[in-house]
Amino acid sequence: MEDNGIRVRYAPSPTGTLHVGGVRTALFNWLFARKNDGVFVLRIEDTDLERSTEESTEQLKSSMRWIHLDWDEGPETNGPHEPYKQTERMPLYREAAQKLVESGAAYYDFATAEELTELRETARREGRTPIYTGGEYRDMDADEALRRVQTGESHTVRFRTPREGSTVFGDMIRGDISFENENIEDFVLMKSTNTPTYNFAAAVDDAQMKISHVIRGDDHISNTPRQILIYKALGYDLPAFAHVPQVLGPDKKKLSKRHGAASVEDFAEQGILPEALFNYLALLGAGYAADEEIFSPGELAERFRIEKVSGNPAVFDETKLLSINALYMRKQSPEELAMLAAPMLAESGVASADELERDMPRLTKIMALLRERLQRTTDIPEAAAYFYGDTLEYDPEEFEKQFGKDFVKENFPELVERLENLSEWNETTTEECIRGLAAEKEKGARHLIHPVRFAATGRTVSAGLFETLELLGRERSISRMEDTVGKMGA
RNA sequence: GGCCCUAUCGUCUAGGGGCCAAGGACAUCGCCCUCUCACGGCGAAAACCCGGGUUCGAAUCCCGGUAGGGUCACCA
Repeated sequence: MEDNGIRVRYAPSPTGTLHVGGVRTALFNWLFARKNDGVFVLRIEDTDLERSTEESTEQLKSSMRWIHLDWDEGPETNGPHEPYKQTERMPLYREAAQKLVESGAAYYDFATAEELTELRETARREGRTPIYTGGEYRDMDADEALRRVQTGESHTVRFRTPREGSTVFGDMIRGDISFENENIEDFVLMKSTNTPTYNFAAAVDDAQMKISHVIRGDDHISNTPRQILIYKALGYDLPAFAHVPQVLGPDKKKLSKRHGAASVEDFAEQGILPEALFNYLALLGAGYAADEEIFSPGELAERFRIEKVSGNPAVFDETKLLSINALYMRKQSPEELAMLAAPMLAESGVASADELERDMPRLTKIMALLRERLQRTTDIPEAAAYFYGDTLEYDPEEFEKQFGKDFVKENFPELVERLENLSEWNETTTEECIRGLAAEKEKGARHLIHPVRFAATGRTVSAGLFETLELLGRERSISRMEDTVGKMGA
């Protein structure tokens, strides 16, 4: 890959499944990288030893792959800035912290957790915003601080935030954002466990991995000035920033499991195709022209412009996702759908694995017929059920509705007989036969079509009747119709 | 509460001073096609948060209010 200096990253912490908000952020990074021939880095932020798990890391990676978000550098693919897991980069953070203490940009703080809580509560009681500025430690003699550290006294490393001035940065989708330094406390860089805090690790990694554009969720806006302060103190050039808005549920609250599906895995389970989720998420707030909506990842990348991303939070609309999913279902080839369907049909007991394997061409034709009517992959077993098995269950009430009419009672048995004697069984011959009889009796064909559908499929809705009959086959169709004739007599 | 972000149809959005009596998509409601469903076609209803400015002219620029969201940890 040619190096043009454009490098972005998605840096999740492996503390759960990949959330839609997260995928969308990853997606924007990916689109930006692809659009600009840049490098997309995946970095695992597992400094929270309590909550990070190996299992989550694996899940994260498989979810990313499922939705076609391939990373150029990161776990497994590796790259020039390995390792890509923060727990394996500890020496780097310690070294950076050391540097900052030596240069005076940071200092050792010996305040205990209890003291800090106390300070915060006092401030709150007095109506002040709790901003910790180091107390006695900020200006403690450096040699003495070092001595106390060497005796093993518990301490953190804090950033010596300037008390005046402001920290400003240009956000690619929001313009300039500025924070008064007096509102930023002396935040912790290294915890007493000698491990870095998020802000410190992220800034150090972004700088060292030469990330040129930091594209992330807007819940990180308030972290940005701190990271900028760290960048500057360490002597690095600043990256560009873009903060993308959150994804909200229908109630305008941050999307979560409460809203049903929230993780990539949930959507996969609910029959959403990865291409559809990808497409929908990319459209959500990305500011693409509104006249078209179905794009491949490549097309999406081609048209992606980070400045066009909307700054306001987007409500996740499951209905629209479904409609896009239905569009993608129709775009799948019957062969692809058949491959997808076979295991589902076997698992749901609609057909035996044996039978399916023996007759994939038939399954393919079935899928071609059903394709337009499917919204999710999970609709397949239910939709295809009547193409398999021999006898059907008929809803008594509906049965009465279909076969209770005199015309049907009088003519249906004859129709079955004629169908049975057809020299050839296909879409055309069955149609001619059924319409022919209706015409003879001077009745609309629908008076026969509906009962036949009900008899052959057990339902009142199906794909076109004649193509359905052809695919059902003569034997299965006739035997089901004869069943109903028998039931009519009873 | 402090700080920060955001504000066009129900939802996602187009719009970046006159081309907007605001366009598209999904959803909704009609009609057409038709063997049912789906697809498709046609049509309807539906929005610039409020108040001040700036300007000959504002959905578009500025300010204030309001509302929603984010964030205030030795979590990320």
